[in-house]
Amino acid sequence: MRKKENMEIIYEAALSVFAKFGFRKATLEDIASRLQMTKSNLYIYAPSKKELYRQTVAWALLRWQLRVREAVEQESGAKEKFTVMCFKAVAYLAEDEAFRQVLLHDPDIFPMFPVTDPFQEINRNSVLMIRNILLQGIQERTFRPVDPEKMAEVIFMIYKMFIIRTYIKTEEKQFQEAFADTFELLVNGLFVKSEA
Amino acid sequence: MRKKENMEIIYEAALSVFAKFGFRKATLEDIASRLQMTKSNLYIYAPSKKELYRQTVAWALLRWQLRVREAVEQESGAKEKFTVMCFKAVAYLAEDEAFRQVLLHDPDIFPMFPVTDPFQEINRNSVLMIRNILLQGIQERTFRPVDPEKMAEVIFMIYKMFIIRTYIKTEEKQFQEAFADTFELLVNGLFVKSEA
DNA sequence: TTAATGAACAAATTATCTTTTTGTTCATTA
DNA sequence: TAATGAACAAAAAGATAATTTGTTCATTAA
Repeated sequence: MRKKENMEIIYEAALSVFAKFGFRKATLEDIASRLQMTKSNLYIYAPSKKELYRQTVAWALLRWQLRVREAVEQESGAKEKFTVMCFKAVAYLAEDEAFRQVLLHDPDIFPMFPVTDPFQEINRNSVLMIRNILLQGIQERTFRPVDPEKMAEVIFMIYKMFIIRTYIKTEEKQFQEAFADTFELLVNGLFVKSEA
Repeated sequence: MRKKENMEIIYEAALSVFAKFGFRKATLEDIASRLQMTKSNLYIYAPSKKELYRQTVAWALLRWQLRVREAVEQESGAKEKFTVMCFKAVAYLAEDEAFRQVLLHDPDIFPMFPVTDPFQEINRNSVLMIRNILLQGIQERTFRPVDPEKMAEVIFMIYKMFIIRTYIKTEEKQFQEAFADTFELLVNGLFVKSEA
């Protein structure tokens, strides 16, 4: 097996094992046997169990981010981009069951209140994507002239709140409603617009 | 010491001990000695350590809720009530350091995503207060005609998000800014108002 | 009659040690 | 270069004893 070419296969196997047992209970034996190799051979692909975990999670996070980005880039207007981003990000997790389980086992991966975010670099890119959509919307005059940096942070926080609720709550339906309602509140605001 | 009259003194002492050590490390001995009594005498006031904890926390939660309610009732307009509610609730915790520490030790008291909320009854009243303000605002036509029940839940969730951030984040200043910005976003929305 | 105490007991926590499992290294092989 | 199995170190799980702490209760003080 060529190393670089087949990292995907390794990550896929690792992800399902970590999904099933969580980091602590998952063993290198579990992962190796699923790949029909010995655990010592896993050290060709990662220097330690912890690193294998970190790399696997980073790989899954990036895949998620990519899917959202692809969906956003198919839209042209800022309003549409913002809407697609919000709904696609949430909808994706319903399709990636293994990753959802991993997030459930380890809430520190995508923390509501990051003290030290282990995937800071990846999440920073998500904030940047939001910021760019805000900038476009402000330029288009379809968004109010908010502070793009600050508001990107705040929106990312609210967005995370819903993501986390998605995979903690079991009742999907009730959540879907709440999400649509919150989206509506966020874009239209609570107060009636003062006629200018 | 008369029982009913002096529950406050018991709760105050219990709160500071639980604040210092958390439920697990706090002992009845710690609490009793602070009150200059023996631990066995604490059983006059509460049937178990767990119950004493529960009652103490409920007492502190209600005190917090009361302060916010009092501040809100001094306003007459829905906009003002909503604003005061949001800022008072957050500002209060800066004054109740002991309770803040207890919340820090035990995030389940005021959970971001309650599976089974141990203080459901108390929190339901907070949601009701928000709902009533929404109803008033909609009637006054200063708020858009949102669904009061659903939106009260959503706003309570966002509000909790900030409360939790208040006592987890150490940097107060950075938080204050984010809170004001989020409040602004929430009431005015992201999108420009379509001229009707 | 209510609040408080200290002694006695039960339950939970901590500490210590042993056993087992699992992560990591390395010399060797395909 | 990728893979293996044997060897070793580190961590986890189990078992047991020692200690602390929660709870009960008969008795005393206000």
